[in-house]
Amino acid sequence: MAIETPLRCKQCSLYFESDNFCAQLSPIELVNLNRESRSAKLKRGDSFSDESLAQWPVVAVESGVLSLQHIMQDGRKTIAALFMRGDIIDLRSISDRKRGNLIALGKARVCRLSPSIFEKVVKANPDAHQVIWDNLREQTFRAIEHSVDLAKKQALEKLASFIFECRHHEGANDKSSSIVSIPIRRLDLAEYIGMQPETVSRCFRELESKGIIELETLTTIVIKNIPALRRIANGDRSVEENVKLENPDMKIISFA
Amino acid sequence: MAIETPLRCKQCSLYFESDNFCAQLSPIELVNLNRESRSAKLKRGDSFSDESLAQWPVVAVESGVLSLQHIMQDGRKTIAALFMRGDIIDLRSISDRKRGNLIALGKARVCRLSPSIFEKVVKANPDAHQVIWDNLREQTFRAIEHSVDLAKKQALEKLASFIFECRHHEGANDKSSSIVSIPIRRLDLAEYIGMQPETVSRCFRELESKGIIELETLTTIVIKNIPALRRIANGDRSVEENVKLENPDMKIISFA
DNA sequence: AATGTAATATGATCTATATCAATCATTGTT
DNA sequence: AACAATGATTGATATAGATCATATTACATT
Repeated sequence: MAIETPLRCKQCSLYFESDNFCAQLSPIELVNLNRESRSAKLKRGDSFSDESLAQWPVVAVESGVLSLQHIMQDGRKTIAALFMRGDIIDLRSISDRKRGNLIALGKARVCRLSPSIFEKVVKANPDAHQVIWDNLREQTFRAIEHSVDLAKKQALEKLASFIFECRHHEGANDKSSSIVSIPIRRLDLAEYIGMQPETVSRCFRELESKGIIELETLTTIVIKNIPALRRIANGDRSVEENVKLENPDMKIISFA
Repeated sequence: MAIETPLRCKQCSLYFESDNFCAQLSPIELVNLNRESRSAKLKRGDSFSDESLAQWPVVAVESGVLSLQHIMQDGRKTIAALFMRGDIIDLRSISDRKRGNLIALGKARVCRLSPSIFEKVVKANPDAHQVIWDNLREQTFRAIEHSVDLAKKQALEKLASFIFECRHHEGANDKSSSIVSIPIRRLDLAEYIGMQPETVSRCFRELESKGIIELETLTTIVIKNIPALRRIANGDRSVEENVKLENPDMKIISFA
């Protein structure tokens, strides 16, 4: 009798997209992994308890955005990392040093993978190994690049950089795509790029007033001038002046 | 005829410390990897050319400190990550998006590993695989924790946090060790924690004036009050006041 | 040891962004 | 659909840390 791919996996986007982990697995591997795993629907604010993470330290993100949050002793909160579809969060054996709370920033679907079966599959399946390895390195360099944004960039530059990060996450391929959706709330965005929500708001306004972006809705923006936004994100301070000259935001007052 | 561990490896600390990658390898594996690899001595400022990294994208750090630097278009420089002994820097196939320059911050020894042999060994040797996987995850979480420091912490808190990072790197085990060596220059330190060298200097003085640390030399400090430094690093703002009260920095002026 | 150069420290200002205060908009709930 | 409740915006002010200027110290080279 032929081994059937589990129904749950058949319905999961991680199985369909060829560059994801689960798409590399054979039906037998999927059956084994699926049997010992737990999928879950999360809503904003849902967090994984320490006990849950001790038992299920490997989490695959199917959809939505998860975050790793840090709360300082006087209440300041930071979102240290974002995880999106395709990311495999591997929190094994790092519980010793407390590394933060894993919290959903909106509706999300995840699959908590059995660590032992996961490990077995990774060792046996070279393609799966490759995918998981690349994903972890991607996470590393994403974190390092985020550090660059946080270290020396100004508010406007950080926001520009974040917009490209969002753009990269979704369309990924489509070079000319200028519609970007911001998948998280302003407050979370502020906590991620290390500024205050008020400043985030002001920076959105500033980019808009310079004609570089347009705010369609709270979560959807259109980039009107990709090169200019890119230059700001890369920290070319001269641009800001130039753009201002190109688009002087003076209004013609009607005469009596 | 028995296979001899290569001389070069016998003299390398990565081979002696049991938790390092090379210590997991069999003599045969070492011979193969060693034959196709290149070790190098670096001095401060030495950087890996793009061509070098294209051919040798896997670098093992034997001693010293390497950095991943980002230069913005207007000249602002950021040190995005630090790598120290035992770290394996894997820059394979990420040359597409430019990820920064790998530069030594002082005298350092590295071993550039042949990517193909490295890959072969990792797949064949489970112990080596475990070590390299743990190291990569360690790098990821180090970067994420660094983001926490950069995002919301104040100057003094960032410096305190960095001191613990240094302490963790060297002694690692010795809980009570209060002597910490700062392995990089003030300027590099400033670029790593995202502040100006002047501010770094002022913060060292402030910690000293509060009696929390003592500056032995430029590169050696003694922590006089570990819990207080820890609380500052964790962002407990109330501490700063308390310490001030406990150690009023007034000097008794000698009377005539 | 002497000398020149680079790194660090200190003091005086300035500015970007945090903070505070008050509306305005959006979302979820009954 | 109406109502809270939560989130986002806007304006006024305060401040931590950047920047600029200068002095001091450490380090390398002869």
